[in-house]
Amino acid sequence: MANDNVGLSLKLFIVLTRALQSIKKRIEEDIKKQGINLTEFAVMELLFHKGDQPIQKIGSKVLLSSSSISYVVDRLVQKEMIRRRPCPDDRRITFATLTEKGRAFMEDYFPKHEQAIHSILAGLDDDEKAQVIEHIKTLGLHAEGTSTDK
Amino acid sequence: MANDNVGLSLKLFIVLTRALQSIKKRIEEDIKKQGINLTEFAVMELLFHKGDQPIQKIGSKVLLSSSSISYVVDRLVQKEMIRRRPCPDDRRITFATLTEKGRAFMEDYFPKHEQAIHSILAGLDDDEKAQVIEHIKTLGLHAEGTSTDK
DNA sequence: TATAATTATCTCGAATTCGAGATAAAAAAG
DNA sequence: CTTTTTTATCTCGAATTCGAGATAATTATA
Repeated sequence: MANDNVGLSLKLFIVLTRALQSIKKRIEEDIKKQGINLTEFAVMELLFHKGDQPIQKIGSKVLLSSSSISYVVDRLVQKEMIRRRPCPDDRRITFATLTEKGRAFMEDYFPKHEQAIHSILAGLDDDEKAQVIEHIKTLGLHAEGTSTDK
Repeated sequence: MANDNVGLSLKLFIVLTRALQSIKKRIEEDIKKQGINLTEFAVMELLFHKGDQPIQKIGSKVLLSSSSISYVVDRLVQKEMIRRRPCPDDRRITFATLTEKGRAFMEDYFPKHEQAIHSILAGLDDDEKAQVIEHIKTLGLHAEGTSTDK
């Protein structure tokens, strides 16, 4: 269980970066045909599966800064996919809510999206995917834990 | 060797996206202290290890569009890390070349960079990394091959 | 050789994201 | 009940990347 091959780590980083770039590109191609991008889709998916969310909570879920979410929400509102709904109890909070159009879109498109990802990731079988998921999770958690303060 | 778990594919995509985001963030933190970013570093590393390169070739190696490389090269020239050198044989071509400052920087910093990545990726041992590399390569290649034209 | 096609680089404007700071509201502290 | 702190959202400007198209040089074709 050696762990001293520095070059191997570099290679892993490069391979991950390139593969994910390819994967993302394919997935985004698919979504862009619908007139939205990956970030916008992620926000809509969150609302679709978890119900209305405070804007701030969306940011932490889809890993965007507060300024970026404002922008994404604006775009989705322009596209009439979601709307802002003020929270009656706490006037600091604004909920994002799918419109009818947004819900209809997700009901139609989400399964297709999932299927597209499945095709794009078909290079591995289920067992291999499960294995990679575990390993990558480990990597991610360790990286999270690694601060600059070594 | 089943391969029909659509949800598993979606999960793999999400796990990959998040882990790589964490990893990149850590690595970039480290490099930014040096006053350059990951893209700029990638360009300098290419020149450092492969020698002078036509600007267009840099783009294909570090996966940037031609317009983006022009911009990155500009920044590195401003920082006096590289310079543009016209090709005498083919006047369409401009080489990017490390300056003395750029070379000195890489000689000092590259080993530290490699070591930093190694620390950040220390969540897995060498065998596991090798395994992940193989799997991710497979994924990437398949994704590359997957066009929209199914 | 003139013409067309290709190649390398750059310019410009748009898209996306971020960080810093503003604003407003709610909660905590005194 | 006033003051301070925290929380949620937004505005603004900067950074980074892209695509489309411009320019210029080279190569291939007629």
